[in-house]
Amino acid sequence: MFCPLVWLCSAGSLPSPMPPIILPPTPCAANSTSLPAGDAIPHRNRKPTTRRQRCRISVTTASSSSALSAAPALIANAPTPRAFSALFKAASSSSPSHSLGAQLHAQAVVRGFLGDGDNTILSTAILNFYASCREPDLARQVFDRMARRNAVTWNALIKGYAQAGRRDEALALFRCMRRHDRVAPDKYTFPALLSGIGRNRGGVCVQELGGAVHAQVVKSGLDKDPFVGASLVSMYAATGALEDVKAVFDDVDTLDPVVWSSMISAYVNCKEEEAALLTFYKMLCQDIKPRQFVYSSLFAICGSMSMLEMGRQVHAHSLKNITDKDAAMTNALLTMYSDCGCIDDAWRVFNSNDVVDVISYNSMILALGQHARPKEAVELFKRMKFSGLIPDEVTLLNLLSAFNHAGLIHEGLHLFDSMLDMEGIKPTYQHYACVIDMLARSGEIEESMKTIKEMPFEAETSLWRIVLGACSKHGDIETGIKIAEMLFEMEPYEPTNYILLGNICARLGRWTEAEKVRSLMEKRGIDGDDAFSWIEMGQTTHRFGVDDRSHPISEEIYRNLDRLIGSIKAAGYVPDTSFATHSTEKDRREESLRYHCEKLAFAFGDLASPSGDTLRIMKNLRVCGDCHSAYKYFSLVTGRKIVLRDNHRFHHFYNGACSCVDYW
DNA sequence: GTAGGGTTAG
Repeated sequence: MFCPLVWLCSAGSLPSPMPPIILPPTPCAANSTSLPAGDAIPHRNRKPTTRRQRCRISVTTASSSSALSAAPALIANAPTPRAFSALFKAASSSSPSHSLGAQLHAQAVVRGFLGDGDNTILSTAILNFYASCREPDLARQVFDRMARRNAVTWNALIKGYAQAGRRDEALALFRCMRRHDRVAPDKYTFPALLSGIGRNRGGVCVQELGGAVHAQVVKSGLDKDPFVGASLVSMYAATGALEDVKAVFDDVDTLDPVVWSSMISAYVNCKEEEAALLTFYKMLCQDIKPRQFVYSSLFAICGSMSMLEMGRQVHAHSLKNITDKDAAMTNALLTMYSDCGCIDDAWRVFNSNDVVDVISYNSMILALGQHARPKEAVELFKRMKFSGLIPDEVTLLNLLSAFNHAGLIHEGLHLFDSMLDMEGIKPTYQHYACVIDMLARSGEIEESMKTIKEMPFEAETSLWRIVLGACSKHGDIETGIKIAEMLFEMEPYEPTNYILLGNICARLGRWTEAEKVRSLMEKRGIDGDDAFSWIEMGQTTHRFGVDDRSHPISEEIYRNLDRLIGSIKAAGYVPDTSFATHSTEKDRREESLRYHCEKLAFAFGDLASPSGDTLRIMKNLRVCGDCHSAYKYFSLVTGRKIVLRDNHRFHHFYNGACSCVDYW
């Protein structure tokens, strides 16, 4: 039987070393700061950067850190191993640039700082730099060349592998450190190791492994340490073991803010938003000052639940308590405003942010795409490159998605076709999925099917479902049936597949087939997801279902909705009964559309807020086509702006039109 | 100016 405890304690052999790297003498002048010629320094399998690009990287990265901006002068005037160690530390801290580190590494080699003698501290700093760049194999090359290693060295390498998702190598190193170098695990080792265990959810025995590491923590007498506790909390949260999370939290020194911050994130990960907010209040009651991480988690909650008022309060609270800027917190704040429908506030956060990194740009480009502002997304992408930051695969995915939301097929396909040559980034599965979505959504169903067949990845069911949705939109019943049959085989209990096929039939007026799909669903005991819409009024969020009469002022809401429907009909609105899903007579179909949840939420918001106020409404599913049309007229007859967030994107309605230009 | 803990975009 598998015994993780024995396995962890057993003395394995050190994983086989990489071939040693050759660090040749270079012709570089001693006081120069440019990169020496040749591949002396570990490099990734990436398109080599040009000399011009290398210069640009070092200048811009240096500007983000005062320590780094002083690098050239420091190297020229006081080139000591200590100075280099400090520079590597600075280079590892935020958005580490591989090429900058390689230049520094080259300089250290040129000056003979990595030759004979005691260079453990400098080598560890270099190793840690490569680990921070998510390049554990390069860190390993440095490790293998070191004459002496201590706990800091081992911990840095373990963390490098763990955070790159290479759990088994991190564990192998953990098992070896004591035997190989007589280095015992310390309070830094466990957070390093644990950071990679929960992350790797696909692996076997994650729970047992986590438990085994936890047992080692107890054995080492480190179970009261707040950082070890915080990493245990995160690990258990990543595996969904909320009871274990609580047990660890109760056990550690809870006066330390680190543990509280981890606990709040844990609740967020486990979708226990209310518990997370409650933990925040408890933390404040105990006079523990929140740090940036806590605010990041709280912003994520407010954003995901579209709680704008709460989000504003948390923002104000953070302004009072946090003086030093933090990129992650600011990015979370930006995303919170965007998720609450306030794209202009997101812009303000972005523009006032003086710690902008790649994630800031990625977040803002994503937000602009979701809010149907592709021109601004493109401008921002250009600004990002001009500033010297290198776009990554997420940047291009977000830009592609912005084109997709706006129906800019030509631009999207051009970006997709040129991304490898222009940006040096190979399309991943997600890029393909986005392009296939784009093709299918625009009616190019055949082309999207062809791309699925040709792409170097296996299509997941969610991608087939996207194409099925497009078949529904464009009335391609033959292809729709083929895909649906395949999906019924692959995941017979997924309600969306049945609903999408039923919708295709219903939209084409093929009611008998639509009923067949519905009865098949019933026969198999499958319930579809109920549709809900939410609207926030002051401190309260009001939720509406379809035909929902549970609200305390339900009668008034229905009266207001009937009045509004009368007004919009007079203005030209015609109910689109093709969105009705039952084969009843025309009047009944019209009736079934009238009290959709998003219409009820608007009718309530219109009653409960001063005229002219913007209404922000959230729906858990895709907005219905008839409601989309009704919302355009609502904005016309009431003069209100309406921001509707569905499960896919944002719609901004104003003066009878929607920002999505009816393409969604 | 000598190296190492928890989290955040998609």
